[in-house]
Amino acid sequence: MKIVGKKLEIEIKGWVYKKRSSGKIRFLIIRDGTGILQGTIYSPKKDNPLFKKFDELTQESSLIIRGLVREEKRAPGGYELNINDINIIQIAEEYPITPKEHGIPFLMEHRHLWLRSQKQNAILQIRTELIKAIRDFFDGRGFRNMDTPILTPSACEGTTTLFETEYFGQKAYLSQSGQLYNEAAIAAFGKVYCFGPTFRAEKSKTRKHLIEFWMVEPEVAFALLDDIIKLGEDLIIYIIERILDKNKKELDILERDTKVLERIKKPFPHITYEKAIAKLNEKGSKIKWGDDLGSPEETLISEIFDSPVCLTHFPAKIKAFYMQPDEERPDLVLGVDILAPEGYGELIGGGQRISDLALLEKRLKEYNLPRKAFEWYLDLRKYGSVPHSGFGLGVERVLSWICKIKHIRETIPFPRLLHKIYP
RNA sequence: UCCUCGGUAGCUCAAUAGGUAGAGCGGGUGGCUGUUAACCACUAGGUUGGGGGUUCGAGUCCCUCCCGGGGAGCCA
Repeated sequence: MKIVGKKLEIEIKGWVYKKRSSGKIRFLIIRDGTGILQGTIYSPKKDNPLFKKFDELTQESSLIIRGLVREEKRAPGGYELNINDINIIQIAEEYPITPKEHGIPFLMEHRHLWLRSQKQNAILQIRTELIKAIRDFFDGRGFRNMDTPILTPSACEGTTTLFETEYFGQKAYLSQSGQLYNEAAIAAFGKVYCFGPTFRAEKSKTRKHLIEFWMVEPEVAFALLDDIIKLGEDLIIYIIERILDKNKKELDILERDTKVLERIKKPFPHITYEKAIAKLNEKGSKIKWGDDLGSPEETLISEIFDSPVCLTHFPAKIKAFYMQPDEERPDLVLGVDILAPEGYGELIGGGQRISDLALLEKRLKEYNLPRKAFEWYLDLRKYGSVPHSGFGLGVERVLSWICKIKHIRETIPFPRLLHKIYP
């Protein structure tokens, strides 16, 4: 809702957000999908026909109103509409979501209506800007967009649980990553990214996990670990700057302290896995070299800094089969996890990929993966293999952190959660 | 999957020790000086998640199932 000039007659098509009345004056707050505006009807006569229409209106009734806009300090937003005409489209039935407090189970059951509330609207407004920023970032740097398949014949990484489906009598799985396909595409296009939904059938039930989420995955030929870390840092900075610029109003509705975001500068602090383990032990954690960092450990590390942190050089055995080993320390791999501040978890996971055919073949065996399914992937190491790197960034993780939302379920219009697929 | 907490009116919650199920909001009706989660009065609204058990008597105790919140592992 945009208002220009001091006095002008406008028409608003929307829904009743709230209403109040008091003797000779009625207040009607309406929303049109872009914002809210307060309208008033004043009349000394009780039988004013507009009063009658106003009285019929219920919360979320749809309507078209016309009136004169003017500045009004007492109104929310600083502007107010003198209503001249109300055209009722539909009188809404008793609306379940009242202006009072509601519990999470109730709101989740009514997610289709919850989307209309101001806070949810603000989060999803930022989401669309975030997605646009991601595309602009990669498009502006000469990346080609590859739409990798959602139906896949086998596991990309082989470790996590996949959703199984049927594909003309053959088993198929919903994609958990487009990375392997991107690795094929870079030999054709140099720099690519895929951006789409990702499915993980893990039985995870935390504020950081969705069963279905959106991920952007860039992959770059000839890029080494350091190159891809820089790309990740640039991307995160770009996203933050864009949202601070375009979504002031929404961040304000969410009461997000933007100073924390404004302070973030690149390069982010870097810390190796080994140093992280030492730091954690100092802080009293019982984690041992070779253990993967759990959620409490990730939070501890992220709390040391007030910026995202790049964690690098992990033990090979806790990472995926395709990770490139460090030349000097073959027990470590050239991987990177970028952890969000404030305990929001992993924003980015990626690294340098194995480019040597023999080593990749060895790793497939060690990880017990069926060679047949990976023949095409091995081919990439036969015909002009190059060092290359890439990462995946989870849209909802970044959004939860930027908005400082308690739970990731509010960062996607219709979240898919463990055992929950309604609505 | 495991640990933990919970399920009472449309919603958010209360109900001493096992003893007649209640409030606020929302709905309806009426009132009201420009209200900001407006306010005031009146009013309707219940198989206390399902099943079983103990008891003279169960929202309350026991068993069991279902559903949900929070956390863990795994990950982005």
